[in-house]
Amino acid sequence: MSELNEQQSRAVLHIEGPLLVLAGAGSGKTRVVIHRIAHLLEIGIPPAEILAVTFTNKAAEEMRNRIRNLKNAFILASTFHSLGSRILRESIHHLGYETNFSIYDEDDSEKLLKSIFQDKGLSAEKGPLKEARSFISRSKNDLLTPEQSGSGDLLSSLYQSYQEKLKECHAVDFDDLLFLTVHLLQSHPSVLEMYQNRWRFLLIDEYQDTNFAQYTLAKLLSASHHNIFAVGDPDQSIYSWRGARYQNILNFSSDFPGATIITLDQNYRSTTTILEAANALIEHNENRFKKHLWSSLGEGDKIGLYTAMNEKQEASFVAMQINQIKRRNSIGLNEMAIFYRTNAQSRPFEDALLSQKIPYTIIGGVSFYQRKEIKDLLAYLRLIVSEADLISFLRTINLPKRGLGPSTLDKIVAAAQEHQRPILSFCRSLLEDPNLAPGLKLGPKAKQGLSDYLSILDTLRKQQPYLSLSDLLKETITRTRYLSYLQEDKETEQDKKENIDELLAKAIEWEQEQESPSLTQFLEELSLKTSSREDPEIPTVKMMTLHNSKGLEFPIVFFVGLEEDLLPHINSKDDASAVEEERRLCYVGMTRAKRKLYLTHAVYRYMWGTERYMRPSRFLKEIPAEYTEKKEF
DNA sequence: GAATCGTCTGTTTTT
DNA sequence: CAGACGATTC
Repeated sequence: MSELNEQQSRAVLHIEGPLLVLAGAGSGKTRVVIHRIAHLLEIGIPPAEILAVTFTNKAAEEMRNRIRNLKNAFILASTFHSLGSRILRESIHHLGYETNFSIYDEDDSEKLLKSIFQDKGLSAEKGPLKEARSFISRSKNDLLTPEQSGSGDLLSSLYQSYQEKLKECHAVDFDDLLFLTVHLLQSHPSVLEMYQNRWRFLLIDEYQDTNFAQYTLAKLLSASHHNIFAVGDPDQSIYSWRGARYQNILNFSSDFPGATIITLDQNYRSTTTILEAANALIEHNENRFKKHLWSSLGEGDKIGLYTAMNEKQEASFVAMQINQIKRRNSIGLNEMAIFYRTNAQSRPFEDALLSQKIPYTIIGGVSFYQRKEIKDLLAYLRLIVSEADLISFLRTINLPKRGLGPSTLDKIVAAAQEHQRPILSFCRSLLEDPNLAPGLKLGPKAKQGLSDYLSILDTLRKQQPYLSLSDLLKETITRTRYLSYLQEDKETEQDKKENIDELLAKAIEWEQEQESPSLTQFLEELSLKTSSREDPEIPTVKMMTLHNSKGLEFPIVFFVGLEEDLLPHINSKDDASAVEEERRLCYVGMTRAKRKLYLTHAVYRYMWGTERYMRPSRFLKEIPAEYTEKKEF
């Protein structure tokens, strides 16, 4: 306790009733949260009654570990989405869904939506498809059912069909993990009561980034006991595009009557220079609650500004600086990070670091689990669990080629739909009774292919109870002849094989960690997990998007690509509030730095295959010159 | 039904 | 530039 300042101690000692901690960047928020949980445990609250909701899986994992190390106790720490899936796995039958539902990612749900467009005879162009996707997503995040989302117009009827089809597939999408959970709890008071009794102390991190569904979920779960402990910072709200409403944090005291509000405004992370520069920047936001963070860590170095000719030079500059800092100041690579606005910007940095032999790790990025070979295999695994998972069926049925092309599949799917049967069991019946669907005749090749396919799945399903997860995966790879399928493309074969090995390693590692590993649980975890694994043995420079940097800190930060149209991003240009969000994003990036911050931009940059002239970001001009110094190569 | 070639088209950010 | 998609041919 002696390490805490007065406001921090007040927050830590808070026990019952609603509390909001307005925690500025670097104000010791994590420390408060951990100590507060520890305190609850000390006064005898059972760990099982504590639920901590964080924004990322990584943060959840960290919180679990710290509590375990500190108090040897296991609390439930998860993201809103994992929490939703946990609740649904247990209670979704109240809504008439199967318990073994699949979780569809963006890719899967887009495919499903596309098939709906085709069913309805609409042209499935990207534009309209995307529009419908985001309409549906937005509606769910705002807790609107298809009926509520619009009166019989096209979009809401697409939403309606989409939702029906998901259910037919025994699947839910990401947004459903929140939407259906809230729906379930609202429509079944006894279920709600069960969870309210289970988790009597609720902690919500990054409260400024909750959307309406998440906010409602938090409210529901705490409605009986009001023990909600929310932490957030409106200046770091950067997810409005996902439906987040930072107003939630401003409305906290009216939402939760009798709420205590504690402000943490002393920064323990950054030098005064970095902090004042960030303060100056964020003060350009009109729509903002005034606050001023201060630091007692001393002035420190000036912020390094570097103007590169192009993105290649920008990357070499950073690589060179990294080597120099490492040599001269003996600072490890783990202490350094590169932040950018878009994932595509990582490319030149990868090249530069590679050529300078600097090991790096990309946090986030194109997820391992989104790679085709991984998704293919996971789709097979899903089908072992689910009879109805249409998207996984379509993904795997002709892979390797089994003589079932688009037109045959269209017919099969339509017939299954007509008969209202899960896709796999329909196919099985179809083979037994060729007259099942008149007008659907399978050629000998297709028939053989389908029968091969089904018997692979049947065998795997029969073996499942006797095999460990990793052996089941191995068996899947063998039986489906997946590796020989990969040989068709010699270019990518090696990479993909390595990825598959990694998946196997992951499965082995996972089943060793779990007490009772189940396939369903494994699949669930993988579909919710985005971050790829890193080797803790080797120190590496971390590269990530600004969004991914939230909640982290590094002694040395290279914040790159500060150019108009990139930051603020071109899509935010005509919208004042969107520009303010970009500014908050910039603020988040800057305030991650503890000792030294570099801001770089390039004059020319290759985009869409052509060289573009880039103007320095307006945000650079908003940082007073007294805090910065120009750097040369 | 499968393979190949060309055309288009697009890029935020993520659970 | 790269990946996705469609048209064309076998």
